[in-house]
Amino acid sequence: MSPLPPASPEDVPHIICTVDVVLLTLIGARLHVALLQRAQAPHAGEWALPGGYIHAQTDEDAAAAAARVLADKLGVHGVYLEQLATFSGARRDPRGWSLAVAHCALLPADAVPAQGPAGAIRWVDVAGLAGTGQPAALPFDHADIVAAALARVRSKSQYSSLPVHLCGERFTLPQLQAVYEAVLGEPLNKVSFRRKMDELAMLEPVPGAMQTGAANRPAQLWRVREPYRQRLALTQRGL
Amino acid sequence: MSPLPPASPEDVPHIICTVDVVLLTLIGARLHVALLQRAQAPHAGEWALPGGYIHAQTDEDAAAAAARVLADKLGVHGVYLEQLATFSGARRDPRGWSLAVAHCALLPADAVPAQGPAGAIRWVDVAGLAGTGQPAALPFDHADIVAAALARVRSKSQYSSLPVHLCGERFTLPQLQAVYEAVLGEPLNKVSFRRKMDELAMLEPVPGAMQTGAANRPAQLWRVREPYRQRLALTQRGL
DNA sequence: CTAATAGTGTCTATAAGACAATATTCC
DNA sequence: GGAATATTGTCTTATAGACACTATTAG
Repeated sequence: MSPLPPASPEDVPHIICTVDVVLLTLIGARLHVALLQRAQAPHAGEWALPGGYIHAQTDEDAAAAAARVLADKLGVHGVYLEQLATFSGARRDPRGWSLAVAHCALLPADAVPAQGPAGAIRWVDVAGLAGTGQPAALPFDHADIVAAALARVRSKSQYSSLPVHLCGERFTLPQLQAVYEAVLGEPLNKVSFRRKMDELAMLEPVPGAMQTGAANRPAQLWRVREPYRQRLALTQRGL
Repeated sequence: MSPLPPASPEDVPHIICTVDVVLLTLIGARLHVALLQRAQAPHAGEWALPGGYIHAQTDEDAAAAAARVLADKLGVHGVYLEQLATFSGARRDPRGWSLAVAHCALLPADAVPAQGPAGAIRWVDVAGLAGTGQPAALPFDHADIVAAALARVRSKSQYSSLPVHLCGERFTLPQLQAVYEAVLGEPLNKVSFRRKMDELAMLEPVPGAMQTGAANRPAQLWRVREPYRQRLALTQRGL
């Protein structure tokens, strides 16, 4: 913090403080991001990441502001949410020097809403969205933010339980493996995957609950053990 | 971003936007963090992380503000600098709702200044500083910020070339291994360490340069290859 | 019975660590 | 030569992946 506070509030050029949320889910084994149509300029009418000003009167902190955006604009509650990075500078927003604390959120695939309190939600496949110079490019630096979220999710999925937050409360191990494979973009060895899930000691079988109905052996249903509902389980050496 | 811009600037409670820097270096094989004595309230006279307001007029972005703080308050230029996380909320600073984009910087051990442009620099061993309720506790939430920096550096050191930024331009492999061991807090296997450094392909021997003078076989001096001066080299499986 | 997928056993390949031999220097 | 540390070779152990076998269901 500076040794010299500003002489008066007018001396301090206004910094626009916002949060942006990259809400990701799996649709058809591919990661999709939630976009909302902007109601106001700049970029009115364009599809962009949900976000909003930080409300210093009511928001406990930036994470609470992001949770409020998720609830108020997307109708999404209680999902996994983590801070991603802060994007700032004079040129990213035409309104002036701005700062966005970007967050990343994961939504179970079986709970994807098409309509939120703030209008329709468009779910866009992240493939070809986070690169540069796309046909359907995102406004502001939102493509960079989505790219950072993707990198974070893929990186953390290599050594943690992060992808369980893309599953519902109960899931089979083949389903969970498919989620990991979708996020990582590569097939995984079944035996190694199960060994790792066993080592993580993060899952417990739901007693007596099996997924049946298909023309094959039923699969055991699993759920996340209580200590790992909020925090992640980590492996030492990946996978 | 919100669909409804504020009716007037006065409607927006002021958010104090700052950057804080956790500048780390190795002193006697232990990580130390640079602290400055605060000249102004709050916490005037206490030793705290160097930081300052973001200058929207002149700072390109938050990273530039952090680099400016490093230069102006510590006299440190050109070191490795990365964004850590953003700490925000109403209660972390008595002046009001504040937001600090924390950064982490690494300084070569052979270039530790004791005096900066803003006065003396105190280098404090991070052991017992980042926990809770220390005798020499840091003001604001700076203990949390230091803890986050430590966690980041230790985590990244497990699978990247990050610690080379704690070394000078030239170093021997035994020196580099000692740096890794100091950061990670555990001894490493010499053969494995050298295999990994070889795989990373990030170092090159300085032709003909050996570290001599000791009563033993001279050690080859190495430097970081050009492509890795700014970005990190990453391993797949750690170490 | 057949097809289909779940779950497991086991062998092989690869990576990490232990140990020790050799290489060079200063004294 | 002797002490000290750098560097390298090689064996052992641990981990990851390939492959195939058994289990269980619907039809």
